[in-house]
Amino acid sequence: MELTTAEENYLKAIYHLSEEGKKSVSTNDIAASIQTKPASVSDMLRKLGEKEVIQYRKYYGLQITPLGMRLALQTIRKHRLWEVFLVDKLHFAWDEVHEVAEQLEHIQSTLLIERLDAYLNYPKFDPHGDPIPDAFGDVRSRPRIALQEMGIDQSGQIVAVKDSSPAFLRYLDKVGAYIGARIKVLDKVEFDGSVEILVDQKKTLFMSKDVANNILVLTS
Amino acid sequence: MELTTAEENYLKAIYHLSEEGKKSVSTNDIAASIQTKPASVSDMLRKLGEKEVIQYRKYYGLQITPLGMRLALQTIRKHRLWEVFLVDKLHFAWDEVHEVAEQLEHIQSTLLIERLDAYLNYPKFDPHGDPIPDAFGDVRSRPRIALQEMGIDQSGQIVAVKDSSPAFLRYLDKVGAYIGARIKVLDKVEFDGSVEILVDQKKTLFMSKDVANNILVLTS
DNA sequence: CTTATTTTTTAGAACTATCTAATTTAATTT
DNA sequence: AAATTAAATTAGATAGTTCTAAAAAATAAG
Ligand SMILES: [Mn+2]
Ligand SMILES: [Mn+2]
Ligand SMILES: [Mn+2]
Ligand SMILES: [Mn+2]
Repeated sequence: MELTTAEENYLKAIYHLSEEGKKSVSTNDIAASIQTKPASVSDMLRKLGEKEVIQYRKYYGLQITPLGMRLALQTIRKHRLWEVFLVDKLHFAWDEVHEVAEQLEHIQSTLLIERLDAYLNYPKFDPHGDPIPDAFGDVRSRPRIALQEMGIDQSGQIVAVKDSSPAFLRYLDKVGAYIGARIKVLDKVEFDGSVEILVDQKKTLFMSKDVANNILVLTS
Repeated sequence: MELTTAEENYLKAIYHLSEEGKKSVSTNDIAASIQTKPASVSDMLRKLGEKEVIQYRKYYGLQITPLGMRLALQTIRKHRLWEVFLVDKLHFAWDEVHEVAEQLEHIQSTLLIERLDAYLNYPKFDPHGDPIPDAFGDVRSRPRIALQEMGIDQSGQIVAVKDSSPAFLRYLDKVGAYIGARIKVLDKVEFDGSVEILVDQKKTLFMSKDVANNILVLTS
């Protein structure tokens, strides 16, 4: 059973929204996340239901099936492997890869993706710190929390970003926050939720609640 | 002005047929070369005419415009660079690349193709010996003739293949004919056009007219 | 427990790409 | 030059994706 490019994009969006812990994924959420209209989503949900990658009862909601999960993870695997390729081999900046990977993820060739994986030395994480599912769709995810949720004096390591938009990533580049950086929370401002951190025991950094919410940390 | 994937495929086919020296490219030729029906071709020719990548008068024929030429060469450049990537970096066999490159050539990103070119060290030829146009669409093509057209005792070097089908390429692998091989024509059979050649001054090889017609040689 | 609001779905249209069958035009034969 | 054959185009359908506007269903408010 083959999915079209559009179907793969919808399914991926549904998978991501499901993972965000939301009780259920709404038509409007999907529409917002892939910049389309709710009417188009309703139509696609019916189709995805027929293809049995989701279980769908109209007006009631949906749930990904095991098959849908497997297919979504395959697409995510391809997306993230291509991102690694673009950064590691073609020297793209981490804020330049998403749009291209969005296209490359739809190339159909099992051989290609296996060879790419080997060529990149079986990477476990993409340039944004997100885990790369293996060929069977298994993902080993690390326990990670938003920087915003850390307490004063708590230490950890930046392992991923929640937001992969160029604007956010370039901001992080500018202030010197990067994946792998060791950090410690020096202060938190009650009033606006902003945070002051120490990066690599050298540099202090102030960041808004918004920013701190989009940085994921492995605490130590 | 952007072309769709289908439009790029048609334009590429038209370009290739034009290059084959045919006086003019027929609707049926195009249909045959991209496995589609003449009716679909007529429809697409009208659209390509409107987009001014070809000049088209119905029932009379068509001609690629300079714009169409430029766009076709861009797609061909991408196709061939990806083929080099697949063979050189991902260790695909030369008969395994075409189908995947057929997809990859449609990825839209100028940065990607520039970086890929640099990463591959600005290759001049693809795995089948076909020249890779530069970023401006310039192709430097070598004077080459079909092995079938060589005379007895004439020497040369295999530089390309006309047919890139897996069946043909695997046959060449099997008998030990490869791009770069130095050859000399030992005998030609009048009756059926078959040829006997010496490869790398070591090995003699018999091949049918059909095979000899699809091997391109740079004579010395 | 009605009424209002929000969410979701359907109806109808547009655009792309493709096909089969019918028609039109061009090229060949007699 | 008329008749036949071949090539090319048009007509009409189907399938996929997306949109706007309208309708229906579910949820929230009074
Ligand atoms: Mn995509
Ligand atoms: Mn990523
Ligand atoms: Mn193609
Ligand atoms: Mn090639």
